[in-house]
Amino acid sequence: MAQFATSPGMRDVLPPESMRMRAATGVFADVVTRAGYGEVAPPLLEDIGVFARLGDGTDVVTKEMYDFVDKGGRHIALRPEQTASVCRLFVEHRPPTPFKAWYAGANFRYEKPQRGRYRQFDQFGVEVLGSSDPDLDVEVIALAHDFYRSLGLTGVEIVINSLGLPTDRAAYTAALGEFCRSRAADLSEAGRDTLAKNPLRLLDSKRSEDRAALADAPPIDEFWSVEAAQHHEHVLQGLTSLGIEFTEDRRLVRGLDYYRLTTFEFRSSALDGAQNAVGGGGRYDGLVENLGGPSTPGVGFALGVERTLLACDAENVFSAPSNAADVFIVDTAGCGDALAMTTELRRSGLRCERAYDARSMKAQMKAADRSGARVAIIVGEHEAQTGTVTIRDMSGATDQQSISRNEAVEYIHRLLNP
RNA sequence: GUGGGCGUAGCUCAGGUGGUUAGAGCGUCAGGUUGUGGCCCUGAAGGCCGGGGGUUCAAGUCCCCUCGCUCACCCCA
Repeated sequence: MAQFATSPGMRDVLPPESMRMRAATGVFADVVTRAGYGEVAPPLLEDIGVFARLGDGTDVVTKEMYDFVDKGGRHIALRPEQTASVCRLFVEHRPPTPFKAWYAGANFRYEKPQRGRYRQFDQFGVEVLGSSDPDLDVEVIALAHDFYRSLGLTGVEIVINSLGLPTDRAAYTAALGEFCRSRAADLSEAGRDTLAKNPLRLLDSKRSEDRAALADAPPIDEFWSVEAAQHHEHVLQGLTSLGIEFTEDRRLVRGLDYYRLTTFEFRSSALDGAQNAVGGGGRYDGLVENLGGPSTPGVGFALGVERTLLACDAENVFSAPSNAADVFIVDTAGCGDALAMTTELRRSGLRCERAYDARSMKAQMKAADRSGARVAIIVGEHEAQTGTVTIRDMSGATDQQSISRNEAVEYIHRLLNP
């Protein structure tokens, strides 16, 4: 057993999974770039104050943040998510609005690890700052939808709700709190804690006592203002007009305090268990203002990369891209051709592999087979002496043949790209 | 953070009631084929049996602690 292993909740990513993550990033970048989003890359570390604005009733801020004091005495945190970072970035640089940004990167939360829940995890996300147009709510949901579809996922369902305007949300929270306190005796002990901290969270509790106690809790839509109801209706109609299916869930509240109006979540039906939310987002306000900027509306989402790829596993789609070589150089002559020809072929644009350590021809041929190369170029004593190479079709469909060393690269190109 | 399950070669796993040098398949390496992969055959390397302590003549096996993974709660991506 190794003396050192990854710290809990951290993981190493090796091929082929690493290639798959890179490919997924490429797919996401394509989808959002076509929609006019520009990539932003805020630092992994921010002043802890940036994240304190996410809400002091949330575990993400109160319990799960990795933070430390740096050598200059600044209180620093590893980002638990990127929305706040993008808002800080917006305030600092004041780009023209609407500011449409996308990102891909690591986040950190000190939680008990579980499958699909890591302490360092990657998210893809978009944020749009500076517009309250409900078409943007529809746009970002459609982008996530298109991304999942591009991966080949078919089992991702969209769940949507509205928390109303901040005043609606506050009124509802108060009413819900009152209702829950009247049923406090029926709640679980943990449920009573949740009630004291953040009554809204009780709505999506999975504890059976809490579910029963809340069965006839007042629904949030009774507290929507006219403006909130209209916004919500506009969003639903937009999704419907695009043929995007969704389900409404009045109990979807989501964790972070900054949400208002539209909230949504993406759930994979292929993933069982509690970690089936592969993405989520919504509209938020107050965040930019809280960070010292002007009053600015925002909407966005974040998708969990690891969970999304778990969903791909479950649906058996989006496997890792091939890293098979095009050509493999077998050199038993030790004449330097392995070094020269691999370099030549690579510079010419082909994927070219070779063996090392002067292994036997048999061993090199095995390596050639494993590399997935369609063609092996063999340089042995005979070839080295005659200035030729032997071209072997690894599929065995055609006989191997001898050609001049000087023509080898061009020949291979013609062979592979007829 | 709370509770349940599980930790044996690189991987997937066997190892009744404690009892000699801890096994298999896959993978790796070498050979069978002194210039040729896949299939087949032979062999080899590779194990602080997660770690520590205890019980015992004797512990992979029993007990305690600890670490890790995992599932649920919680949280959320």
